[in-house]
Amino acid sequence: MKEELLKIISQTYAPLSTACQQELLEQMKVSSYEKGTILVREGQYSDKSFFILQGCARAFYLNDGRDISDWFAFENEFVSAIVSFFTNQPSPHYIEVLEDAVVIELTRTLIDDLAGKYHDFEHLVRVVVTKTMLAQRERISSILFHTAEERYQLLLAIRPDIVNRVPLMHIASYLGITLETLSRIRHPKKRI
Amino acid sequence: MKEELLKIISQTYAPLSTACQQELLEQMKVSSYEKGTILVREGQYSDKSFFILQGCARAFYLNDGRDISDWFAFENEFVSAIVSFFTNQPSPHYIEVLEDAVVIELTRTLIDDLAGKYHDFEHLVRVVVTKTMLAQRERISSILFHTAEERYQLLLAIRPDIVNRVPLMHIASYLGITLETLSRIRHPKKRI
DNA sequence: CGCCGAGTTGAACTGAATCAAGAAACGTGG
DNA sequence: CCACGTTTCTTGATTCAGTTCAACTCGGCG
Repeated sequence: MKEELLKIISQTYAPLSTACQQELLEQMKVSSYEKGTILVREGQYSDKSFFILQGCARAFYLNDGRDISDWFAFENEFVSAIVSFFTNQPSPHYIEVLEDAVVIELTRTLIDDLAGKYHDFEHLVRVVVTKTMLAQRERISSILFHTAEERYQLLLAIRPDIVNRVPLMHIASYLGITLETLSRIRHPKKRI
Repeated sequence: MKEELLKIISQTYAPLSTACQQELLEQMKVSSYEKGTILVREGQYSDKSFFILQGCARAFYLNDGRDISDWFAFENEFVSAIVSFFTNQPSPHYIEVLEDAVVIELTRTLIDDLAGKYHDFEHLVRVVVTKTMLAQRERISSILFHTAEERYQLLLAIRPDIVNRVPLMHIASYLGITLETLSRIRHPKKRI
């Protein structure tokens, strides 16, 4: 299982030296959470990054009562209260477990320690952040250039299983549309 | 001038060791470009990142004839054909010089070399990418949560001088609105 | 069962886009 | 330094994609 994990990290992101792998395995903490668990609440300082081994989770805003999803993480992906984690401010995000999950919890202290100690871990962090940055950019151009329907189809192309794992209301808010609009997209009226 | 530059990089992003500074200064190339110069065109492979010493530039899309700005860079900021630079694909972006500019050009090869050789340069890259990632995230929530007018006011709060340095049409497309809408925001009608 | 959250459907509304026509500002050459 | 063409910006009328509000359906589960 630990070998499996290191293999995935190495393949998906970047390889680590043996010494670094060793220390990572020693220091990291694996936790299990039930569906519905709130890992981070708005206003909290969160210095943790979660790597999903099983299950899925989302980051979302509560913007005057509106629940708006900002990020989904499935197996072998990261999720964190990104603002709080990187800028050490109170989190605007909540993080919620959407399916019973097994996760690795990495604190910022651990990440910074390992990144300071091991050049290849610093590189790994760079790669993870770069991927996240490119995903955000993709989302921006998706919102600016595509209609609600096109965005839904693009999401389906990338993540066909999302509709079976995540309630439609979360998908809608992630796409920047209302649940009603998503419902209409999924059940188009016959043309006149 | 070179000392000045290293001081800015160190203060704005992350400090570099003397050896690394040395090699960076030796390897980097400084260029000047006139207003209107296109540094990168859509479809090109661009492996350069530009650090603006003087002037400003923008990255933009030509999406079926529509010119849509995606990123502005002013003094002491980076701009690159982000997709091509990071994923080695043909660039969807153009890059245009908006004011006569002096820039440092860093190739991906140089950056990867320095990052592989110097742990602190790898860290610097991580910091730059992290800042970019957070800026993208901010832009997403700006688009999702705020009206056209609020987005314009937010941009003004961050970059008051942008209206004097960049044509309104570029600002409008960056905000995800049309030039006409921006004009109306700037010249509100008296209420009835 | 009966309730409750999730999703669907309909009708009216709205912020911003689009289309169209000018006005201002800009710069370039005579 | 002015005339003329080009680019940038403003203003108005109309349209539209998506929201809002509201009522209803479905499916699971205590």
